[in-house]
Amino acid sequence: MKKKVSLKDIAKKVGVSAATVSYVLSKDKESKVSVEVAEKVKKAAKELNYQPNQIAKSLKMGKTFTIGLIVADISNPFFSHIARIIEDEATKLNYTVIFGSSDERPDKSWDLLNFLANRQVDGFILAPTEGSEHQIKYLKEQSIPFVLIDRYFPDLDTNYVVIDNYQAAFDAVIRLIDTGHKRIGMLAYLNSLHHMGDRVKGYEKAMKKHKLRLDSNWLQEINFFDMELEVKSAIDKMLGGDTPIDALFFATNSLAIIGLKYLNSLNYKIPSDLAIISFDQGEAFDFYYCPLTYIKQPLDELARNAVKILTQQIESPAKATKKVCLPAQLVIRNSCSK
Amino acid sequence: MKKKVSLKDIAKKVGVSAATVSYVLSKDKESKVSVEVAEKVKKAAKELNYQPNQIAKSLKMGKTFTIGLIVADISNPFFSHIARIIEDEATKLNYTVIFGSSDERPDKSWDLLNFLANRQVDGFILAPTEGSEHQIKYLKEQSIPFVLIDRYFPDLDTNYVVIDNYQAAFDAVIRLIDTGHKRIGMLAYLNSLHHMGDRVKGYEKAMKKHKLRLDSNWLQEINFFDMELEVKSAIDKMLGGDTPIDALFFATNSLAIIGLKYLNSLNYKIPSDLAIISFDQGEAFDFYYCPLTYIKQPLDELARNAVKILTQQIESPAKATKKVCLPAQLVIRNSCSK
DNA sequence: CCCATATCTGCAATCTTTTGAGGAATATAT
DNA sequence: ATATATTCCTCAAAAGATTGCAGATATGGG
Repeated sequence: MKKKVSLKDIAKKVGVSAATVSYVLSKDKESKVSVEVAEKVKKAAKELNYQPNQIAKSLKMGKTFTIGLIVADISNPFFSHIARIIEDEATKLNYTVIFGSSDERPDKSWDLLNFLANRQVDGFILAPTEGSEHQIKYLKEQSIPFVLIDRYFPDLDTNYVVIDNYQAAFDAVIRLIDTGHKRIGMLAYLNSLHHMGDRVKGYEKAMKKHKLRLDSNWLQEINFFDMELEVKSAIDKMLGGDTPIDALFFATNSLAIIGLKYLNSLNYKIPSDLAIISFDQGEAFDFYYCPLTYIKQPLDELARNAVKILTQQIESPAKATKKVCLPAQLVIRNSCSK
Repeated sequence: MKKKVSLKDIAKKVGVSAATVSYVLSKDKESKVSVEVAEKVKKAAKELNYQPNQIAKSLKMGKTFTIGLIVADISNPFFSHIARIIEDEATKLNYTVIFGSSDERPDKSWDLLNFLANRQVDGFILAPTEGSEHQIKYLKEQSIPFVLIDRYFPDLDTNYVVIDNYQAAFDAVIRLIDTGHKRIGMLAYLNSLHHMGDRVKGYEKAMKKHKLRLDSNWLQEINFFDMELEVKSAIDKMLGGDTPIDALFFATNSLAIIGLKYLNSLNYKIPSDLAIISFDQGEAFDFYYCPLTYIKQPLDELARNAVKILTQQIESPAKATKKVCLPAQLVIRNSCSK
């Protein structure tokens, strides 16, 4: 790789010290240097196509202008959409984004955290995995700025930006009830993350409010790491037995995609045989023969808030944590109707 | 942010010099230090939870173990899938990935290039935009290692990993012809990028081979920056007139998604009214009421090759450029049948 | 003519890590 | 006892940019 030009090269060319060049090039200090010298320096910098070495600057300043982004999987549209908005917001503020995918595994998440921390990222935006509370505590202890997105730990006092999962799920199930369904199933993940718990609670609350019986087979919780198989057997359970469901609420887009493919293979017709609502948007949902009613998360606002809170935190370490809970929107289409 | 522990802190604690600590912690030099001291250092390092400052290391070594990834849009599933594989491969080799989205605009691409170059990335993996040849030349001049993916410039001698777009398009159109279609339209982007040109050539060649007339309305080239509107009017042209098409070949997934939504709104039935084949895979295509026949690109191999070539280039600057062209696969489903 | 003041520029330390050169102490050979 | 080799560790420079402080020059007033 060709050697890059440094301050020294400019200094040599103009015949001043590297310090002077630095003063000139860090604009606001212009008063310290005579106009003539400043001009010469700027000219030389342009001629040599000087590009400051950010690594050196970072080392000296103790700041890298880099954000570490840790999500479950960057190839999941939900996260890649978020990543894109974070990128745009970060760029506006002169930050770059380094990313990593945890695959919902706390060990990977921990490795990533350390890997990126060693690279001196200024802060993190992360969607924490189940069982990563100690990692979050560690960040707090180290006073490394961070913002949680999508999920959070209610017992931990941290910055976070999430959506109101309870209300969103509640609204969705109410919609299913309002369209005349009574035996409503829900497919969720089997984990202790609070956002998932809220979605389940919203479902249960809506059922209870309308005094609908809740069959034990109707709420099926799936192991994330064996999704394909478990979704199928869960759906079998919901549809079998004495009280088969007449509506199904999917807690995530991944569950919906696998589930709907399976329902297709069973020749179930949506919405006549089964009404459907799912969390999360996606091209796939638009394309389904029966466009899905879904819960649209405000991804833009979520990501924008996260970047704002993080960069503020980085630039002026605040005392109080910021907790943002955004409303989601139920987009009504054909998959649940009277 | 709490001050991190440095070599000096360990040195002070153990009572040796920072240099010694460095020797101990860079394993392979263990022979230079006595076992007792080495043990003490390691113990202290563990106790203090020492994490080496990669920024300082990078500055000294002139190497950051960072790859800059520039794609059109990280939220496009095509690129986010690639990003994920690149991430995994890079992690195995101890590299991190910084990414940026160019939105197909050369000015943004140029900004990103400089931004990341100043951060001393060791090399780039990029999907170049139209009109960015000078940027590629610049990278060559600067001897900054890089690999082009998805697209390349035939006039420039560079590393690249692409697929055989000509053959893929040819195969797709032949399939449409074999299933009894004669008036085949193609929707492509209007740009000078070679990969798009190849797709069009594959289409034309297949038509010519079967001596099919090519109506001037059948090949429609769309301005990327006004996709929504132009796709609609292009489809109108293809379907109107004396010789409406009976099959349509989409050159990218974005075109297909917009196009199919429009066709739905016109109440065209696939495949009876119109047979369809599209480039690129996607959940959406699986979900379409008539599962689409599509050209499956070998994204894994593409990304893996790119990382391998790039890191080899970084670690031992080679003379010869590496050019990889991978075959794509036509996945046949219901959207084109006899 | 000298000192005070203002204006400009350079020195040197600093951030953390790496590494060649060399010093000090011990062990082996003559 | 001296010369040589070996072992173990430290010194100091280097990477590139930043910045407080000091030094240099010039201007003006007394």
